Amino acid sequence: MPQPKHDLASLFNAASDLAGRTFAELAAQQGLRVPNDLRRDKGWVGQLLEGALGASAGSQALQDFPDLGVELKTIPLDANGKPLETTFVCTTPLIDIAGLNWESSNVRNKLQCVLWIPIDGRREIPLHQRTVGTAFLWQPSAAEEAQLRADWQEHMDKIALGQVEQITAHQGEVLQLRPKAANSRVLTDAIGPHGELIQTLPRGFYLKTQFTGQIIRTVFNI
DNA sequence: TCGTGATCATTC
DNA sequence: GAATGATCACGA
Repeated sequence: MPQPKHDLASLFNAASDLAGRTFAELAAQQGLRVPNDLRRDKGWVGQLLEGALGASAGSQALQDFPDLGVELKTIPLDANGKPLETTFVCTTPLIDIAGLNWESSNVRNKLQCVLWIPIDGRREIPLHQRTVGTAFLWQPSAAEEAQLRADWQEHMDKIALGQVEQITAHQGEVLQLRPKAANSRVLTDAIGPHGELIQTLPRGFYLKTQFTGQIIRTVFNI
């Protein structure tokens, strides 16, 4: 285990030092074995980096480094530096949402300061050979936050109106709503069309790849 | 069961 | 090829 990070600079330095390291190296340091692929270990790389940097929040609904107000996100890139996957932000509240607003939302809290760590997502490269990229800190610009806020508000309005089952991943410019569950049979409470309680699939907020791709391009001057 | 870490795999 | 809806693992 690394030293707990007490300030942003040492966290960022530690993350920067991971650039170029292979997943095999980082796994060995933590006594982990590298799976052959990610089919049954989808979160493995994310947890590998959490371990390497001493993230503490576990599965709580908190930022990864609550003391620093920093969220850690790995983002898999292809050979051209484009994101291969959307980025999960947090689960979506579906009930007791009357008083929620953007300022106090979990989405805003998580995205206020993100330590992005690009990783090699190319499936044709054996997992143990893939490497960590150059970490960077990001805070949404005013324009980016406005986009996030507008999408969040639109989704939450539909949920409040009992229209959660009408929301598809096509909606939202930068922030989409998609299932987030063990499988499609999982159910949770939500508001129905007439204000009653219904059972529906749990949802999560995800950043679209176009949005994260733009962040990557800006940071690396591509 | 929920929230965390996400990617898979089929469809578009 | 990109994107959506489905899925996998684990800890509390």
